[in-house]
Amino acid sequence: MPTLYAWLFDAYPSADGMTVWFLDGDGRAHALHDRFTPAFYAHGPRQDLHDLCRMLRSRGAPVELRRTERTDLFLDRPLEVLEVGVRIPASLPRLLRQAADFRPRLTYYDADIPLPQRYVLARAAFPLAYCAVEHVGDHVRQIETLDSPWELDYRLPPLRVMTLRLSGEAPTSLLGPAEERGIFDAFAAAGPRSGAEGVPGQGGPRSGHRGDLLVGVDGRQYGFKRRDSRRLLLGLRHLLERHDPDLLLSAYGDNYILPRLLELSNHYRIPLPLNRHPGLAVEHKSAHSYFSYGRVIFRDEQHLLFGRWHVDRQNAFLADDYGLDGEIEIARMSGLPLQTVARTSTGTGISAMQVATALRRGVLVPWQKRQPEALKTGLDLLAADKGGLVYTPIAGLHEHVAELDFTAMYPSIMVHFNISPETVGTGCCPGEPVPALGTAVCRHRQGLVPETLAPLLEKRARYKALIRQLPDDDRRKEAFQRRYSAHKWLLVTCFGYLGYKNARFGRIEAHEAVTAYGREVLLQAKELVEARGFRVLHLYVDGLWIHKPGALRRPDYPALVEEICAQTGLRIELEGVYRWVAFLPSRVEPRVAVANRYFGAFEDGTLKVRGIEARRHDTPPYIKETQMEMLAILAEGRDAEGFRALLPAAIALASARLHTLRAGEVEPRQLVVTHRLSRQPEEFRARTAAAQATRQLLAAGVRPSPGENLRFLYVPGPEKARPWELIEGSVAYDRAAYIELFLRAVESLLMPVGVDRKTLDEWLLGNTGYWGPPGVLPPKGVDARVPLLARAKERRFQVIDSSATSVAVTKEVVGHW
DNA sequence: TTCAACCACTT
DNA sequence: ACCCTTGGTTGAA
Repeated sequence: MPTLYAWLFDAYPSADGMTVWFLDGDGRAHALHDRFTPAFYAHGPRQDLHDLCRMLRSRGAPVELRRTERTDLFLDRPLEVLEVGVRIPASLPRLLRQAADFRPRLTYYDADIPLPQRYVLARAAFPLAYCAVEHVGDHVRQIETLDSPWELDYRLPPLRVMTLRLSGEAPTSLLGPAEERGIFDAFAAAGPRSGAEGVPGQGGPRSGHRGDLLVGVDGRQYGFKRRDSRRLLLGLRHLLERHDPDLLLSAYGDNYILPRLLELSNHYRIPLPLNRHPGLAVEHKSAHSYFSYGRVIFRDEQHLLFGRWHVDRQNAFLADDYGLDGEIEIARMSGLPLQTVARTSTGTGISAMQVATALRRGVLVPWQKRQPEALKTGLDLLAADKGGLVYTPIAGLHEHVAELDFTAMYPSIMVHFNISPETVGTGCCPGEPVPALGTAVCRHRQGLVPETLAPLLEKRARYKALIRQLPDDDRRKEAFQRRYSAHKWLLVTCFGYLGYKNARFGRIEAHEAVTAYGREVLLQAKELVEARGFRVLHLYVDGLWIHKPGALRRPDYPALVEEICAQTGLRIELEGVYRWVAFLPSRVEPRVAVANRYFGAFEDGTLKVRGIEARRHDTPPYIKETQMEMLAILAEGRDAEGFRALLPAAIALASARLHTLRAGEVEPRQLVVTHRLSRQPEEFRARTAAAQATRQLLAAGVRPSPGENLRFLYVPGPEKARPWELIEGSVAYDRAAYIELFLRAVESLLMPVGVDRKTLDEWLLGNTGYWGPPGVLPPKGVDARVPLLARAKERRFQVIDSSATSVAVTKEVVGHW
C-alpha cells in the first residue's frame, strides 16, 4: 500500500467524508478523501428521543442511530444518550437544526464543534502535523501522526506564497526581498497595519481605494491595471495555474481584493481558480460587530479557500504580534484550521483546546451553556465580584524600585488550585475553601480547564527557556519568539472565558475563585516582602513594586523570588529594577495616585509605559512621538536625580516640537486622531468630534460600522473634525485643540516632579523660555533656538537654570513661540 | 459654575 | 463570539 509522508495542510467536509490536503517535502500538494462520520448526541425523555429517531428515519437522513452512554462534565456520571452519526459530515449542522426544532426540549451535545477540528482530533492529527498516510488511490486508509503538538522545534513544509496587494498600499512588498528567508519573516516585515495604530495609510478599500493589483510570486512582481479587468483576470489566472501557490497572502484581500476579483470573474465569465479544489466556490463570511472587553469589535467580512489558504494581513488578529508563525503554532495546538486561527481571537483557540480535552476524555461537549449563575446575596456579590487586587500607588517619582510579577498568574492559579467550571462549588466532595469566598473546590479529580492549561503553561516555559539560551544570531529565534507570544496570548484569554456567559466551559463562580486566589496570593507576597524590610509602593493584580529604603547594596531579589514561590506555590519573577519609576496622580483628584498610569526606565534603559497618552490609540502620532522621545531622553537618567537633570533637555524637545505645532507646520497625517466607534452613526447624542466626523462620512455615502476605526483631524470652527478620508489637498488643523492635547501629554511626564499645568504653560506658552541647545533634537525646518539663545545673551536675559545640556532664561518672549 | 449623561479607553 | 472601570467632554440646569 502506498505511503505518503507529508504535512496535513487542509481538511474540509466533502461527500461522505473529508477532503484532506497534504504537502510533501518537495512542496507538492496531494488531495485525498477520507470517510468520516461525526456524531452529535441528544439527551432527555425517552419518548422525545424515540420521536427524534422516527423523524430522522422517515426523512431518510444520512444517519446512524444508536443508544449509548456518555459522561456529562457537570454531573460527573454517565448519561444515556442518543448518538446521531452523520454520514455526510457537511449536513451535520442542518440535521442538528432540524432535530432541535423538532424536539427543543432535548439537550444536545457535540453539536457545534467545527468539522475540520473534529476530523483531526478523530485521526489524532493536527494542522501541519507531519504524517505517514497510507492510501489506496485517493482514499485514505490510515494516518499515522509522526509529529507532536508539544514539539518546540518542528519542521514545516515549504510553502509557495503568492502575495496580493493594491498599489500604494504597503510600501514594501508583503514578501520581503530576501525571500529565501521564508515567508515567516516576510509576513512580519510587511509593515504596520494602517488604521489600527500610528500613521494612517493612504486609506484602505473602505475609503474608496483606487489601486492597481500587484501580485508577487516566486520572487517576481506583476502589476495589473485596474482599468483592464479582463487582462487582470486572465493574468492572475495564468499565475495561479502556473505557480499553484499554497498561500495567498494579501493586504485587504478579505474586504476588497477577493470580492472584487469574484465580481469581475462573474461579470466577464472568466473562471478564476482561487480555490485549489476544482468546482468549489470561495467561502464567504459576512462582516459583523460584537461585544468584547466592554466594547464593540468590528469583524470584517472573510473570504476563505479550499485546498489553499488565504490570509489577509489587514484582517488578522494580532498579526503584528505573533504573525504566521504564531498562527501556525495555535493551529497545531488547537486543531483549528489556519484560516480560522488567523482571523479570530486566541480565545477561540483556548476554547477549541478545551473541547479537545473533553472529546479525548469522552466527556460530552455542551451545545449551549445552560449553567445559570447561582443566586447570591448582595453582600456575597460585593465580596466576590472584586476582580484583581488593585492598590493605590504612592504617587511621584521613585528610584531603584523592583517590579515582581507572577508569571501567567491566572492560568497558573487555575492549574495549581484546580479551578474549573465543574470543580468549583459543586459539592461532590468537601473540597478546599476558596480564600475569602469559602466556596469549595474539588481536589480529588483534575478539572477540565486545568488539564487543558497545565501542558500549555509548561510549553510556554520551555519556549521561554529555549529563547533565552539561543544566541541572537540564530535564525530560528524570531520564530520561537512569535510562537512564545502566541502562547502568552492564549493564556491571557483563557481567564476571560471562565467568566464569559456564553463560553462552553465557563462558570462565573470559577471566575470569581480565580480572582479571589489572585488577591490572596498577592497579599501573601506583600506581607512577605514587608517582613523582609521592603516598602510596597504599588500592587496591581499580579505584580508588586517594591523598594528597600536605605539599602546600600542591591537586595537579593533571586532569594526573595524563591521565598515567594515557596510560600504561594506560584512562580513569580523579577520583571526588572527601575532606575526610576513614576506613578501618576489622578487628574480629577490630584492628591491621589491612580493604579494604571505609570512609566519608568529599567536598569538596561528600556522603558515601561502604561496608561499615559503614548499608550492610547486615540493619541495622534505627533503627540505620541513627542512623549516617547521625551521619555527616551529621561530614560538616560540613572536615578531620580538623573531624571531631574535631564528634564531641561526633555522640555527643550517638547518646546521645539510645540513650536512646529503652533506654527501650523505639522503634517496633518501626524495629527490624525483614531476613535473606535461604539454605536451606529445615528445613535450619537452628544456632538463630539467623532460624531461630527461620522456625520460627514454619512453625507459622503460611507457608513462606518460599530467597532470600526474612525480617523479624523480636528479642524477650526464649528465643523470641529473632518474625516481623514474626506481630506483632499492641504487643510489647516485646529491648533488650539492640538496644543491642548500636546500640553496634557507633556504634563503627564512632568507631574511626578511637581510641575503643574500652570508652570508648564508659562514655560512653553508664556514668557519664560526653557530650552536646550541645538543638537538635542533639532526641530524640523527652522531651528529658532540658535539665534534665540544668542539674542537672549545679547539682551541680557536672566538665566534661571542651566545644565550641561540646556539653559533656561526668563523675562519675555524671545522671538516667536 | 455644576453635574449628569455620554463616549472612548486602559489594565 | 472575553469581564469591569476611569477620565474627559458635552450640554443643560
